[in-house]
Order: sequence, then structure tokens, then C-alpha cells
Amino acid sequence: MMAKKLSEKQKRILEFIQLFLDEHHYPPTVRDIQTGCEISSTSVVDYNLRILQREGYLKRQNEVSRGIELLGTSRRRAPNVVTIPILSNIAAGEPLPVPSQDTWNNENTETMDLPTFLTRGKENVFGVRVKGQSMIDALITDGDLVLLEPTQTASDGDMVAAWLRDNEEVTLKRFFLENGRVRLQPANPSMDPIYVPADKVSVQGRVVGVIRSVN
Amino acid sequence: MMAKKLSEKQKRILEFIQLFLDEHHYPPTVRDIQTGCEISSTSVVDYNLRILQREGYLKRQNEVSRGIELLGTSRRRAPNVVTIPILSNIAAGEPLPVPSQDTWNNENTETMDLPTFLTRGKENVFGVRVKGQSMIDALITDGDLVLLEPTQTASDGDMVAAWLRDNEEVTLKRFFLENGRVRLQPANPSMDPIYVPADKVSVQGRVVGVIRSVN
DNA sequence: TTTTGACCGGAACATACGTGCGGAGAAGCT
DNA sequence: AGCTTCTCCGCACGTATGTTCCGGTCAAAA
Repeated sequence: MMAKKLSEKQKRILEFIQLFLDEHHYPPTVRDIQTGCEISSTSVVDYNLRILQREGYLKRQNEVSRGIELLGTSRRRAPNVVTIPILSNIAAGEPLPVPSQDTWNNENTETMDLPTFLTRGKENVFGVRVKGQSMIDALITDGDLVLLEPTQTASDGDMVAAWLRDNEEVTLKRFFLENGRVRLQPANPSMDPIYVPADKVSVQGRVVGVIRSVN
Repeated sequence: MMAKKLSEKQKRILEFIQLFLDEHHYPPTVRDIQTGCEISSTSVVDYNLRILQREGYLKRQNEVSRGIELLGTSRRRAPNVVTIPILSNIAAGEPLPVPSQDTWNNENTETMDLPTFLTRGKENVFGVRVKGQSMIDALITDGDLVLLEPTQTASDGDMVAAWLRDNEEVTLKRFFLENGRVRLQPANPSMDPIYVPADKVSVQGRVVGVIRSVN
């Protein structure tokens, strides 16, 4: 639940940031906010900025001057664009650290704006930057960005990110449940499926799209 | 007249600032520009920023961190989305009907809005909807949208859409010119390249990106 | 040849700016 | 009365970051 009520001071800070952004075209410093909102100490500004960040109104970059980005409704942006978090540095041999809506803007997670036709109304879509060639049988290569919708369940034919307990790896395949076991079918039709007992597979997300940016 | 010619370095700096602004939503520091443009010293960045400012491409705030504002045409306001035409119904056995900037918006061509980070400043980018599995060796499958920048020439290593006269087909491969003949290397490293005499190949565009929307 | 001016490199300098810390009052809870 | 929790304050520390200086290269101009 990020819908806490903001204090007067916090509303004023948010408003000031928007005004500042309209006037100059870069974000204010903590001290700009301090004087602009008649606050007595920079630490008070910092304190309230942290709250605004926790509540999802903005994102801050650590140790970076003016490292403030407005998010969500506070941000003035093109209407059919949505902001999603990007996971990089995925550890091999670990399940995906699926971001929850409450957490991802607190961290220093990279984000990206996507046209809504790519997410098609899916909620909480996030992106994973692929490293290496391990997904080549899903027609996905080094540097690709895979868009995932978080889910624990899948229907037959869905392309999913599946965590294979025994192999300790995440794989992208089409999912089919066939009398108690799971068939995972590569997107590349020339490659063979693998079969896994249902209790050895956990679905982490459904693939919504792939974006490759060449060079 | 502010229309002096910019040096390569200055163009690159300007471009980098735009990209940086698209990605984060605050301006870069002098040092961000330095590493991002592979410049050896902050003073060189400063030197060129002063010129860019004198020529009216940007404005700087003295003693202010990240105090850079883009001006005029370099400024990328609201549109962090760009509209491109989409070719579907590609006839097999024919070269691509590359759309020219004047024509595509008059016709009944489908269009699509893309975030600018995908086109990265390329001009006249257009999309091609892929039918069938013929591009599978380029890690591209049925339904994928390939983004192309129109061009007749290519540098070694570029991923291009090439028209093969003799085969009467368009293919997507990495381009290498090797003493008079062309090596076309599939993106899938497990597949072998093909070799074609240079006069039997015409480059139609450079691949900028691929978008796959699943289901 | 010397001079001039555009451009680059390396380093040091000065300050802009985020962050941590101790503390204080107010309001709630046991 | 204690004990948290929230909010605010002032200050100082350290780093992030703009700026400056001095020297160098190279090509065009004088």
C-alpha cells in the first residue's frame, strides 16, 4: 500500500520540485528545496525526501547531486508511456529477484519508459537484461531486454520464466502441463523440449515481450 | 548566426547529453560526459561545453552541478516517443519497399510510437513485421517487429537487411566485406556464414532493434 | 622562421551538495 | 512514569563536481 497520506510539508516539497523542474530543466538540490520551501535544515528535506521515495512519488540516486526523478502521477509525461524497473546483474544459479511495486523505486534500480502497447495493461511488468547466450534457444541473446509479468502460475502455451530447482537456473520456455509433469518447449522449433516434474519447477513470470537494441 | 559547424566531439557530446537526459531524468555532470564520450580530461569537456553554449546549443549555470540545459532543436521535449511506419505484407521474393519520409504518412501505412532510446537519434527508422520462420537464424521469429534505419552502405559488423539478387530474398545478417566478397554472418553463433559476391548484395537498411510482443 | 589560435591533457583547487549524527519536543501506548 | 515513533533541528564531514592553470601539439597565417 503506497497510498499513505502526505504531510503538508511533503506536498509542498513535491509541488516545489515540479515547479523547479518546469523552470530550470534539471532537478533541485536538497538545499534548493530547503530554501524554496522555507525549511530550517537540509536534514529535514532529506528526511521527507526519503519518505516521498518510500511512498513511490519519486526516485533518488545515492550520492548524486540533483539525483531526483519524479515518478508516477507527479511526473508530467507522455500519456501512453509506462515506467518499469530493470533488473541487471542477475546472479546465475539464483531465482529472479522479482521486484514488488513497493520496493523497486526505493533502490537504485534502473528504469525505462515503454509504450503501453508492449505491456498491454499487464500490471507490475519488469524487465530483465540478459547476459550471455544461455537463452539462445528462446531466440534471446546477450543484451536483450526481456519483459516479464510477475506470476506464480501459467497456462498451457504461455512463455514463462521458470526456475528449475535441480539445475539451479532460470530458463525461458513455453509452458505445458502434461499429466503431472511439465513440458518446457523452446521457442526455436528446431530444438527439443525438456520434461520436468511439476514440483521441480516454479514459474516466476510470464514473458510479455522482448526488446533488442542493436549496437 | 549560430550555425557554425560543430566538431565531431561537440556533436558527440550533444548527443550524449540527449541520451543521458532520456535515460536518467537529470543532466549529466562534466565527468559523466567525459567518460561517456571517452574524453581524456574534464577541461576538454568544459572547453567544448563553452563552445556549445556560445553557439546556442545549450545553457549552463555557473557553479551549479549538472547545470546544463539543452536549447532549441537539441532539446528533446515531451516526445520521448517517436512515430515510425510499419511495413507488413512484405512480398517474398521482392526487395523491401523502404518508405521515404515524404510518402509514408500519406498512405495507409500502420504506424507505431516507440520510445526514443530504441531509435537513438537515427533518422527515418521504420519497422518491418516479420512473417514466418525465415529469419530464425537471426534470432527473429514470426510476428517480431524489426526496426531498420534506411541505408545503402554498411560497415563491418553492422547487422543489416540485405537483398540477395540471385536468391531473390531479403535476409538479416551481420555484414563483413572481405576482399571483394561479402560475408553474411548469422546472429546465432551456432550457424555458419554465407558468402556472396559484393555485386550480388544490396544493403537496404541497418538493424536498429527488434521488438517481440508475446501472445 | 616565428606567431597565432584552436584544441587537448593532467592535475590541483574550491565549492556545491548529499549524508550521518546527536539531540529535542510532541504525541501516543503500556 | 517510562517507552517508543514521528518530526524537526543544527552541524559537520566527505565526496561529487565545476573551474582554473599551465603546459603541449599541430596546422595555418604572417
